Amino acid sequence: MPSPVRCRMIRTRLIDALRAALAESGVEPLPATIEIGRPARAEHGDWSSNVALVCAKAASRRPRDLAQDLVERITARPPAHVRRVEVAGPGFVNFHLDHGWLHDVLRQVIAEGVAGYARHDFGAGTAVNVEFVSANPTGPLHVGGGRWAAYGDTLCNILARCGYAPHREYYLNDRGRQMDAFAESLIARREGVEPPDDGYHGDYIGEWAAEMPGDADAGEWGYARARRDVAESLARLGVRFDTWSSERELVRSGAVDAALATLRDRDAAYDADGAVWLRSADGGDDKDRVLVRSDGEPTYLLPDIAYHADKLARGSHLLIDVWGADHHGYVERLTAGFCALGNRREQLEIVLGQLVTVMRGATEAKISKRAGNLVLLDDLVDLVGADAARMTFLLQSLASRQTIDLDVVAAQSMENPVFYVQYAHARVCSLAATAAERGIERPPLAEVPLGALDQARELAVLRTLHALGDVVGEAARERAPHKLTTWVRELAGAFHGFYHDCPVLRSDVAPPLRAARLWLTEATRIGLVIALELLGVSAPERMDTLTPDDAEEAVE
RNA sequence: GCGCUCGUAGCUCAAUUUGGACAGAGCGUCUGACUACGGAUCAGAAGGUUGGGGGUUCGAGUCCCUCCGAGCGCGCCA
Repeated sequence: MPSPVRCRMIRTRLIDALRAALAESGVEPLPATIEIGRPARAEHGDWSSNVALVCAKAASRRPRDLAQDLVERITARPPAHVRRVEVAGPGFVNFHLDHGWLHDVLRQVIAEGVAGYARHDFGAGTAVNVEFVSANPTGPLHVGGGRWAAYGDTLCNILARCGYAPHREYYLNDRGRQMDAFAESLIARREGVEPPDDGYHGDYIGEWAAEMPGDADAGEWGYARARRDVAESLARLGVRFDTWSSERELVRSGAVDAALATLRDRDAAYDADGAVWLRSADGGDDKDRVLVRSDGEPTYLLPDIAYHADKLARGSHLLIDVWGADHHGYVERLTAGFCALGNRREQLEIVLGQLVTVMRGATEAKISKRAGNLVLLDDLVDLVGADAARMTFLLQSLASRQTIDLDVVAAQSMENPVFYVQYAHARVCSLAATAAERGIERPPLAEVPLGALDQARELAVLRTLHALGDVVGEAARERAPHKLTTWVRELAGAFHGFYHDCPVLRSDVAPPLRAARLWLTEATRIGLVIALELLGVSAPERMDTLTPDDAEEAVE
């Protein structure tokens, strides 16, 4: 049985009141959705709606007049917690509430807990395959790969919390010229000569060649070595894949031939100039693209089309590919091939992320494994740790270019926002530990007078906690995990402010207020843990005190 | 040249997809705050014609056009 707190959220109540008022005042048709938001400025109330602005034209009313009408009707029968409703600005309807609605939020957070709060079911069990990283298995993972790893893994966490069934997948391009060049480079280094110009020139090639047994098949040995290396680097960042798919295996199993046959059957492929072409121009691409080269070898495109069909065949209903922006020219041709197989365009979503620029001081480090001068994901994790590394990647929207200057990251590692958030969690735990030491117990929530929570700092924490459900939903729908990062920093900030101004366990705090604040602290813990778990960042119970010496060392 | 993406405070970014009220944080700078719970904290100040211009709208950082600047892409490579 749903709790009364849960089933009637404030937003729903206010929207219902607005809808009723609109109907009474004769607005027709009623808008499909009524928007209500939390204004940035306190004098605009706790909640605000622009319905009067939106409906004015259709209703042939002046926005402020319509708003005034709504206000009067709502004032006649105000929903719970509503103290005052007023017209403001060009025709906003602003609701001023008592603090009770925020105390309801606290009760809801506690009732639903880490497992249940800010959870959605709009994913409706949809199996979604998220493919990310998928770097060629020809070397270790560079720093840029970490961005896709942190993004993809966190997106999956968020999707899962919204009722999707995500599947984490890594695609191995384990055949073709890149693999050949990789093998040739290993052999060259083993024999003490320079790899070919179009081969791989990173330092790791020499190191790996030295490890390689003399009788090993360089291609196979190197492939296994690279896979292991990449998997270990990802594991250090807390990322594990459900499936590592192999291009080679797709060829071997006949899936690639089958895809080609289907494309031919559907007249989406044709022969010309000795090659086989995809009618990608029909699917929105600039021109048709080669599927099978005139030497009989498939290009990258054909196995990739087969691969996407395979992902669907394995049970996924939605495919999300996370690609670097340098591949954007490839989007149309893959989409064309995907649709040419008879799939719906909506089933394939390609998220493009701007590339990471890696700097070492003033000089840019190249990201190409072929060029050498490589900065590895491991290097970053060594430098700042997994939590800070992950947080760094999740700080920004994928659409922004990200510059990681290793010198700056190292020098400022103690200022990484991750510590600000983790410290908030450690403080929560510290309060609980101190309370336990002193034998102070939290009375059952139902017996605690939450009305005692009326300080701006306390209410700010509750307002932030209220937003988590919306943030998780938005992060999932917009494929934007960084929104959660932004939110958790806000919650940590609100809590630090509360902690600073509102003593909890101090002897001069009356027991009822102390109890209310302890519950507020517990609700904060729940919010922090939910967000940190989704972000894949640890929530330590205590953090070692930093001394100036530690800070010095960290810079070294 | 064509296409895609981006341009917000000194720096790094959020808000842009779904138009909403006076554009928010952090870092850096300056000034302050604990002998009670952890100062990895808190408060205040300074800092913006949201790259320029035009348009749509009651309302534009957000939508449209144009110009400027940056990155990337335009292979029978992956």
